[in-house]
Amino acid sequence: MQKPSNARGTRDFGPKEMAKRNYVFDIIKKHFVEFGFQAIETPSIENLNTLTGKYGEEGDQLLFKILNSGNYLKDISPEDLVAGSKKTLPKLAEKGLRYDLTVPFARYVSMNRNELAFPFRRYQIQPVWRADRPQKGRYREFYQCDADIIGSDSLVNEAELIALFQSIFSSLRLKTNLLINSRKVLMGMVDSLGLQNQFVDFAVALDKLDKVGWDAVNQELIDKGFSIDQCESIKSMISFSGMNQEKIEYLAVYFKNSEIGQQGLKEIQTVLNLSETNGFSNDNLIFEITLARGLSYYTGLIYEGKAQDVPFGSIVGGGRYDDLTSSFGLPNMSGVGISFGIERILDVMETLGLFPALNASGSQILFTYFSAEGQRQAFTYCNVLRKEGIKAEVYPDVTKIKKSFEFADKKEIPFVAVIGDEELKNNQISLKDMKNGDQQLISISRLIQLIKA
RNA sequence: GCGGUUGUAGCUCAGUUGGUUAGAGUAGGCGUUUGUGGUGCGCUUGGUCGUGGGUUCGAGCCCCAUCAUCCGCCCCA
Repeated sequence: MQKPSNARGTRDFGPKEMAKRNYVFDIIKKHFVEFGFQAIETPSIENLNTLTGKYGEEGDQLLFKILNSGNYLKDISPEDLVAGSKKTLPKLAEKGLRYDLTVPFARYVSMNRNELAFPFRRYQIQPVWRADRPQKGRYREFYQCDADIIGSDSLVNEAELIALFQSIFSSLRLKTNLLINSRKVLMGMVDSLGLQNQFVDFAVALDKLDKVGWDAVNQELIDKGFSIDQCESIKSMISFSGMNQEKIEYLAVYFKNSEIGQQGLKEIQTVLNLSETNGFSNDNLIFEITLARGLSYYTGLIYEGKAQDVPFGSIVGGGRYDDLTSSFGLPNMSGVGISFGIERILDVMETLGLFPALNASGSQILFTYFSAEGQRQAFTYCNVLRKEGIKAEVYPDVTKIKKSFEFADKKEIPFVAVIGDEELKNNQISLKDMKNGDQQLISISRLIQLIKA
């Protein structure tokens, strides 16, 4: 017999974990629907050529590939084997597991462009797979939870996603900060120094700021060819602290000659102004000049949500993209999206103890008995209760009564109904409250009243 | 891809400089007035010591390899 185990980097979710996961999923879903987002699902399996080349070289290596069915070696020649796995792979595997929800969404939009009413709001909550090395909070199978508005470049959409963020976390009672910035502001910064072509180097270095500190970022910029003066200017731009409004005014001075920088500030201003009327306090909405968000496809506003009371990383990310679907033959489709890092949100909520008392037990009441007649009566009563919306189950065997009580205790079923000869005679049951041990002899209609109360 | 940590019962872990038949707690089973759980008491099931080699009269312990695990780095959610 082999020792059972989970495949590397994967987990089972038992009833207790599922209760917590569903609690969070349900709240998020509720607000998605409230904001008019429509659910879609896409297959776990995509054609490999849909996926490859979308995530960079490292991403391609992290794709799970699916071996072709049947004799997958039939088209493989000895020359192929010599040429190595990279050349041979397309002949061995034509399909792969989805790596994120964004690329399948882009495929879906471009395939259904004629049916969809734009701007299209969709949400999608599904697992994705990455052949990454598992670590704390990092798995090979995990859920993503995305909402996007595609086919409109209005800044109202950005403000809508901010309101969505606020309503979800206020429902979850999780205190967060939402940092916003714009790629255009960052471009304005390099623009104002005459370094337009160094934007990527700049963004990559700046993204590490809160992790490694200014000195390390400074060093990285100098290594990339930035001058000491330029670094000083950058430092003075990003080290300004103040209210959102003050930051905008401060940067406006630097961006006098940068059209794109000015545009970025204007967009931030517009979104902040709109958000003032979203019905939330928005004290946690912060224009963060140093927010860069790595090397993704974002072109405009970018977001990052963080939990206030926990030191580690971001739990929400997102932003505006202009060109997500062009690789599927649909150019000029601007959209804005937000992605909730479900697994991390669950971690944070667990750390902070934010879950309410969740009833993971299946049944509210267990029926137990001493004879075949009792069993019959229990079965009947059980089905009566279910019609009343009460979750009920019958203990399956005539055994020592003790066993059924231990069973109820272990499953945290709050009530046990005992049906013996005496109860049968009088059309009653003995109802025991497992919390305090109280027991009373009552009728089935009284029992329904009690449990419903 | 790189560096480190740890693999002993279902779970959490002891196990001395290498020395008889590998232990504990917990969980499970049975019993403790046969119609009553959670706490108690008694008995009890359960392990190729991650896997494969090596050293040795003798290996849970030493050496090599390998797999898994967790923690950093890279990257990401």
